[in-house]
Amino acid sequence: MKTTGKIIREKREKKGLLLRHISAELDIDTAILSKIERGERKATREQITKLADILELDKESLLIQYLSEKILYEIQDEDLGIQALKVAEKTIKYGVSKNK
Amino acid sequence: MKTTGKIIREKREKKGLLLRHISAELDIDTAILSKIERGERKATREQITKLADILELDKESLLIQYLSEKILYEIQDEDLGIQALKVAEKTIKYGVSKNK
DNA sequence: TTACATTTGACAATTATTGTCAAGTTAATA
DNA sequence: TATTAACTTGACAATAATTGTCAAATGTAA
Repeated sequence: MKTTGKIIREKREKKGLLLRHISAELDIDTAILSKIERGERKATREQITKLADILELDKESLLIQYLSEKILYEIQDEDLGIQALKVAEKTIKYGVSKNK
Repeated sequence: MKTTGKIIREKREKKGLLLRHISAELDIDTAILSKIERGERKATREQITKLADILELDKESLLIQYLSEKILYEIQDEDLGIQALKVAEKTIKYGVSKNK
């Protein structure tokens, strides 16, 4: 499975950068970045965009992956998750004016 | 637009029940229920299932609606929201083992 | 074994969510 | 119009979730 964390770790290692290099730029402890890369913690949206910049990853792709994980997190262990996803998709396509 | 709040309010009024009747059962202030019905606040998952019981609403349908709103809330004002939804859907269908 | 990178887990700080309360509207009607 | 009951509003308190630090533990290579 491709995950946000794995994408980040892979690219970081490919670039020969250490946790402390990146975490310094993000202004967080290495412990958190370690956890983010291993999927033990979620990054913030801001961290994702910074990481894309620092690691020269495609920002849109990374954000899509990140957001999809946030969505999945919301419906984890919900039997009706898939159906909720479909309703959400229809709603967003339909036109999101919640008036009336 | 059909929303969780509107479904609840409509059914409550159809039953001739007052905010204070329902909010007492939910053990919250009427102010919150009022806000939930008007979409100013989100309900908790527990409140949704209780509301379905109290108002004799179909629990699954109400939960699907509720969850879809939670999802949409996550991606509100995200340009890449729709794409994230699609990725989430694929992931969930594919098989959600995040191993390897 | 020393040195350095990473991981782990307890817990602190911060932020978001959920709630109360009291005062303000609204609408029906005495 | 004055009263009353239902609902709404907004300030703020309580609680819960998230995000962070730190120090010690683990792994790994020289």
